[in-house]
Amino acid sequence: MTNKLNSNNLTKSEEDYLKALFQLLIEDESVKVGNNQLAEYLNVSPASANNMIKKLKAKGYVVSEKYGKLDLTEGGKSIAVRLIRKHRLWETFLCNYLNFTWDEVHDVAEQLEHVKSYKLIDELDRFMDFPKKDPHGEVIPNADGEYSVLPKIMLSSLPEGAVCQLIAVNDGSVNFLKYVSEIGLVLSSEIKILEIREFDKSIRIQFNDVIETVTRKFADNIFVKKIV
Amino acid sequence: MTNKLNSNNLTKSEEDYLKALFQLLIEDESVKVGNNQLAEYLNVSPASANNMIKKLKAKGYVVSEKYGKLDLTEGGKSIAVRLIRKHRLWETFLCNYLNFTWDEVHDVAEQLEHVKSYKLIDELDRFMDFPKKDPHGEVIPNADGEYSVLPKIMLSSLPEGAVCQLIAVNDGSVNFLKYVSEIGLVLSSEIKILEIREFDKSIRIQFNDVIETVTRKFADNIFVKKIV
DNA sequence: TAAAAAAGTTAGCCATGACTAACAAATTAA
DNA sequence: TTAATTTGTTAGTCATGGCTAACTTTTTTA
Repeated sequence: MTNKLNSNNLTKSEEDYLKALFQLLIEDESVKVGNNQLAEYLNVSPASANNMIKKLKAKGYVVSEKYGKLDLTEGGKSIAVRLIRKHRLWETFLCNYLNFTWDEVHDVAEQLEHVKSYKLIDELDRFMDFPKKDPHGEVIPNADGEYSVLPKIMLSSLPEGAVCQLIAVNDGSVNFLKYVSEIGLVLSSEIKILEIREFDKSIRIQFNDVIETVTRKFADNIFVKKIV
Repeated sequence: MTNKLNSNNLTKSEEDYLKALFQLLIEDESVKVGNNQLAEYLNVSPASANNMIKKLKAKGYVVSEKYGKLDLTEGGKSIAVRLIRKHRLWETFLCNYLNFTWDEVHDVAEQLEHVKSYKLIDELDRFMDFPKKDPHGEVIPNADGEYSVLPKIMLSSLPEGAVCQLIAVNDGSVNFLKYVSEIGLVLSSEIKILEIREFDKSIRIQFNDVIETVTRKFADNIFVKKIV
C-alpha cells in the first residue's frame, strides 16, 4: 500500500547515518572522516557504526576501503540533502508558525524529517512561500536538492575592531542555542569585536548596546558576514 | 536528552496496537474484541498480536483474561485518544493548508501521529484555531482527551424518501475515499434516498443534482444526519 | 453431546540495530 | 624503527517485533 513515490525504503537509522556522514564530510572536505568519528557523532559504538556502514555500502550509498576513509555516493548525498531539506523546512515551520524557540525545534524536527512523503514536504515549502533559510540562518536545499553553501566565517576568526553581522549559528547543541537566545543575539544582529584577550582567547563583543564576554568555543559556533 | 514531557516511552508498534484496539472497541461496545480480530485489523499474525498484547498487559495498558476478550485500561484509552487527536489534527492540517485530498491524508497522518511532542500538537491545534472536526467529519478530541461521540447513522439505515446530510465518512480505506470524492460527495452534501432495490440492496441516491447508484457496502461507510 | 471449526497460545525462528569484548591494522611518538 | 596509541573490524549477545508451525481452549454445529 505504501506509495513508492513517497518512500526511499530506508529505515530511520539508515537515514540518520547518511545524514550524519554528510554533515561530517562537509564540515571539512579535506579531512578524513572515519568510522569511529561517525560513531561518536551519532552516540553509538564503533561496532554499530561499522555494521551500518557495511550495509550502506552494500546498498550503494557509501564507499570506503577497508580501514580507509568514508565517503558518500551521489545517491547517498542526495538522500542526505533531502533529509537536511526536510529538517530545515520543519524547523522553519515550527519557529515561524508554531511558536517554537531556537532551542526547542531540533528534537522535533529530527523526528519530522523521517516522515516519508514528497508531497508533504513540497507543499510545506509552498505553504511557507519557499523560504531560503531556516531559523538558524542555514540555507534550505530546494526540491531538486540544490543549495548554496554559505561561506562560514566564524566569529572567532575576526580581529579586534571588526564589525560583522550574525548570519547563522551552529544548531547542534540545545544548550548553546539557549545561551545565544538568552544573551539576546538573533539573526542579523550586528556584532563588534571590542577585544580579544590573549590569556584565554575570550572575546568582548558588543551588539544592540549590550556588551558581553564570550569564550572562544562560543565564538566558534557563531557564523558571521564581515562588514568592517 | 529526550524530554519526559514530550514522550510516553511507547514504541510506534505499541502505539499502533493501542489505537487499533481502541478503534475496535468503540465500533461496537457490546461485542467482544479478540486477539485474532486485532491481528487481522493490523495485518499481522495472531502470534504477533498475542505477543504484543502480553507486553501491553504487563505495562498496564490492556486487560484481559486468558482466552478472554481484550479491553483497555484508562491509561491505555488515554494514549489511544491522544493518538487519534494527533491523527485528526494532522489530517486537518494536510487538507486545509497543504492541499491534500481526502484519500491522500491517511498514510501521512499515520506517520505524523507518532511524532512525540506535546507542544507540537497543541500549537498545531492553536494555529488552526482549535478545529472541532477533521476533514472526514470526525470529532477531534481536545488537549485533555475529551471528545464527543457522533451519533453515527449509516446512510444504509435510512428508508426510501429520506433526506439527510453527509456528516462523516469512514476513513479506513483509500479506495473508498477516492470513490466518494470522484462521484462528487463532500461533507454537508444533502442526500436524498430515491430507491432501495430489494434485489441487491443497492441504493439510488441524489445529491447536488447528481443521481448515482451505490452499493449497500458503500452506504455502510457514509454517516449522515437525518433531515426528513 | 461429540466432532468440527474457530480462536487463542506457545515455541522457535528471522531481521534490525543496538551492545561488549577481543583482535587487527594504521598511525603517532619515543 | 619499534612501541604505544588510536582506529577499524569481527564475533557473539540482546531486545524488539515480525513470522510459521504446532498445540490448546473455547465455541459452534451437526
